[in-house]
Amino acid sequence: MESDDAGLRHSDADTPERVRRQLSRLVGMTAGQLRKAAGAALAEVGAHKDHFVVLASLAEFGPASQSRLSDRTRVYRSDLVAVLNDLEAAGHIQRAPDPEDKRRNVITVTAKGRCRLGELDEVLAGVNEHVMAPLDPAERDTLFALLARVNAHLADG
Amino acid sequence: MESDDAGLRHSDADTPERVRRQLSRLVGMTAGQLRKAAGAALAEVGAHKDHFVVLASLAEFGPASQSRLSDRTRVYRSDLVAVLNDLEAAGHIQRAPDPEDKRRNVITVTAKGRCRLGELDEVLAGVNEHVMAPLDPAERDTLFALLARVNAHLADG
DNA sequence: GCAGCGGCGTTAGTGTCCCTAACGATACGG
DNA sequence: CCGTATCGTTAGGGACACTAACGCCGCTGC
Repeated sequence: MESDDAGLRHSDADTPERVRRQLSRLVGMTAGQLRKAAGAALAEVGAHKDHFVVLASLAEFGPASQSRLSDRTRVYRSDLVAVLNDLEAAGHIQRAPDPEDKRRNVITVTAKGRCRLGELDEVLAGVNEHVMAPLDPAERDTLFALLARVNAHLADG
Repeated sequence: MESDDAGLRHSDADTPERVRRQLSRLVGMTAGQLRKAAGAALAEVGAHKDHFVVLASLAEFGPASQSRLSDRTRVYRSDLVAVLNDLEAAGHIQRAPDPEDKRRNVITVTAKGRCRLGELDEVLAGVNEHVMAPLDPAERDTLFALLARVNAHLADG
């Protein structure tokens, strides 16, 4: 076994070394696969990533206008409209005009919506479990922590 | 100090916990920022991610047909055409008909192309340095290793 | 009052990736 | 030869991130 650096020899034999060194490549590939996995799992129950994020934000932080929801979820106001249309049609949220400011809508989770959130949460928990299967709990934590640091560092660069 | 798990409390105060737990979210956000950073740096010298990947593959593994190049670089054959058009117009590669099979082209790096590759490599080294600035060498290695394991695991799932 | 600025929800459109479909040309196997 | 498969190429679809503009309303100041 001339395996130098054991676990560090990652992936593809016919990917050039210069390319393999690029963090953006590795993260990008992983992101793509994670997006696919989560997207497919959510699609199976007729949902979308943004549906989950919006429901979670409403459930954890309470009702909000669409604008504030957009800020909290990082779903663009333009895209949020369609998401809320879906959720409203399914009875998961309620869109009511704000009596204090007629420009705004007040978005509220319904009981059905909280139930839906629980469902989506379970689906995604399954995905996470599958995705992080090869990592033990400590490794999962370090992965999160390292990514978070890189992420935070880039967020204010 | 009620700081539980110290370094693990990552990022956004108004992101719901359920969402924060999703690896796909964290990886996705990071991927987006890395893509932006690398894309912008390459754009400043008039290049594209795929230009780099193609040049690197040719330089490391030698000439190839477009089809094999596509396999090696994971750039789709359809998209590869435009990339090779660019590189050929700039004199970085040579597109010659394969005498052994008139369907194929043989793609070869020129000297100018190797020089260009060096330039792009430096640009990206700078990006990597900037991006991974908050991590020490050991942490960078573990980040790569962990991502590679997740990635490899998803690749054959 | 009312005029102007700015935030609200909404519609439409842009650009970039990743990916598929089909086509003419060429190779290859029966 | 005839059918099938592969090559480079063109065109387009679909998801995602993002911008522009519009009509509506609130707010401030004159």
